[in-house]
Amino acid sequence: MGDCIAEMARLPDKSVDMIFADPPYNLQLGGDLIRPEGGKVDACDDDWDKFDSLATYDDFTREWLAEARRILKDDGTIWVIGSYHNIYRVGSLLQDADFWILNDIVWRKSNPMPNFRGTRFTNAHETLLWCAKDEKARYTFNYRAMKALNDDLQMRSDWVLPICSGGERVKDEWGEKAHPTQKPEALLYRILLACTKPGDVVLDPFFGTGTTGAVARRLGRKWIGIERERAYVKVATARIEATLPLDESAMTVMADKRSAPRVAFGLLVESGLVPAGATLTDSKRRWFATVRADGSIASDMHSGSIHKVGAALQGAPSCNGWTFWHLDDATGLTELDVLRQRHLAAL
Amino acid sequence: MGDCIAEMARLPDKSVDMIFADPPYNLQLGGDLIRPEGGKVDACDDDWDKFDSLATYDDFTREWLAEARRILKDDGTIWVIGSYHNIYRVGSLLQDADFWILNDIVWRKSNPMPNFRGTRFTNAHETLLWCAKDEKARYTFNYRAMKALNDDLQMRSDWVLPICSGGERVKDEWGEKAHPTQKPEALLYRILLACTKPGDVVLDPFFGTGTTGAVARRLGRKWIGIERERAYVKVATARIEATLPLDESAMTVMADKRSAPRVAFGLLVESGLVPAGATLTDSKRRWFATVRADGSIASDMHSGSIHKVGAALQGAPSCNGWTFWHLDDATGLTELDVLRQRHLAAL
DNA sequence: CCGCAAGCTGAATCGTTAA
DNA sequence: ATTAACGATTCAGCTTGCG
Repeated sequence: MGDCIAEMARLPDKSVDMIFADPPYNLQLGGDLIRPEGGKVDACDDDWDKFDSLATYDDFTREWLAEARRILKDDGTIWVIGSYHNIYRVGSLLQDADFWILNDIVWRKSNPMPNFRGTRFTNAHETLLWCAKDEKARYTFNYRAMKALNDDLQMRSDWVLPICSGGERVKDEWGEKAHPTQKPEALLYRILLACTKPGDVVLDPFFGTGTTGAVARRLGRKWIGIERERAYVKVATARIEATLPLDESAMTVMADKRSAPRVAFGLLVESGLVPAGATLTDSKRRWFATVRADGSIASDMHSGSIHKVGAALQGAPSCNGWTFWHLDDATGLTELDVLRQRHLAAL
Repeated sequence: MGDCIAEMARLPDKSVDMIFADPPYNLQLGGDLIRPEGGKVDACDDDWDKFDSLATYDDFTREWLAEARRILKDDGTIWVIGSYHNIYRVGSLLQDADFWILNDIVWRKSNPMPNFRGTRFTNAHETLLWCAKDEKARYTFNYRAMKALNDDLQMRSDWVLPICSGGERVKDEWGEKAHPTQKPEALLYRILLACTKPGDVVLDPFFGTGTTGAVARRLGRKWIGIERERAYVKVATARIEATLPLDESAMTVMADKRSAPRVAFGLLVESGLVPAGATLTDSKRRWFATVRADGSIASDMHSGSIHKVGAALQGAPSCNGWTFWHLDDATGLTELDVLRQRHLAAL
């Protein structure tokens, strides 16, 4: 327990094999954000995430990165996670400190919080940077393990994982979430499995509820956690003590949740498979509609998605636009569902 | 044709609505990369991608960003695409230049080049930054069009798109790919559809084979392209001339409700669409109110505008009375918003 | 005990106009 | 420059409660 820079300063040079760091993001949130149904978003407004300026944040980052670099073995690697608020500062400062970026990894959240006001794209991912100490370092990368984890295909730089919720979310003594930004164990599982060997020492300078420690213990890695807040240290300690070493059944929980890719009709328009301006009709040419640039369609009376317009024209409560509508061009009628299959095959 | 900084310097202040920039990535490649079957990877080793040091790259980036900022309208936005080699420099310098990041977007490539050596994760994405000139800017974001393009779900920050290949890839006179890093039209299509209006001026300071110009022309946007290499200018010019604009009906996208003309509820009462004395209720018939002659409504406890009374009854901070209240008559429940649409259509 | 509906929640830089 | 009023806006997954 203590300040991460002061505590790292007490560790010897080149003594840890891997560092995983989840530093403050410096979110710079404004006033309250209200949900459409009236509820308030429980924002991360803790003091530990507040910095006076970008310069202050940069100074803090430079300092802890310098200690991290000193402690890290020459062939060790460092992982840092962040969002667009801070990751560009962190990435630049990592490069300035002569770290060598091996990959940037995108954590694509399967269930992110929506953008309630319709003002931006849903902020649906976070970014992780994986770096060696220099270009020539002989770092650990368990290529085969990653390939096995990904159905015998190379593991890519984008990882789809759900956010940490439900039973995995650590609760405090009042039953509330113990920490505003707890990371999912599946994320740490993949990182530790990819970049460490059993018995390696993993350091997490922003330990929080101890996800890194719990997964390290489960995978037979040694760990060091540094955390400033007494409340977090307390829940982390209890959590890790309750963690059992991995058994085979638990491994399946960690695997990717895979499902058939959903195709939006708009993607066919973007890719040119169904050009904007094209005419759609049903199999008996009773109704017609025109495709618009954004993938919505318009008949003389209605506009909206292929499903909504199909339903409205027929006076039906619902309609599967994929099988109802056909592209009407020089080659004749082609069911949209056939074009969708073609699009999926091309991917 | 010319150097991007020199040419931008000739453009007036605050004169373009949007900037899309695909600057050199400063890839810092080592020796040749050989594929498992023996072929050599055709790497991007052009002179224009080489910089002496990170500091040189930063200086170059600072310079063109300063010109870009000067040229951009106050409510305009800038997009920059990059990979892990350069995007952390660019993101940091954007923030240093007081740009305000709205989103970082991940272009997840459906068909990336594998990692032939098995030494890292497959580098399967690139990153785009979307920024306004400052926090308060009132930028263009066609929320409804993006939602339509994504099957009526909010468009997320991770976009799955194939790389540019096949017939879309521009060839030179010898049949070789004309440019090593041509971007797919689908990427520009989504960006221009999301963040510009028809007739807007889009600037691309690193024009290459003119993808931005081709898509801008197709979507009825004006464009300015700056490119240093004569060979690229030549293929870009031919390509754009061969691109046909969409006609206006195809270019139409789902309208944003915010841009629709305001209708006072009282107008519906005046016109008889909602008769004074009528009963309003919510979709679940939990609350009721009576319409008064002046367009105010009254429940047993509260009276005022449709918004105020809706908020008060629910104990919510605010309420959209148009979607909350329904006219309750012989035909059943009709949402006020539907009656508003009917009123607008009748005008 | 099951099935279904309703409710809650997550690292969020989350509005515009006119008086 | 400040304030009030208008009115636009959500996805996936888990939990709780009721029949």
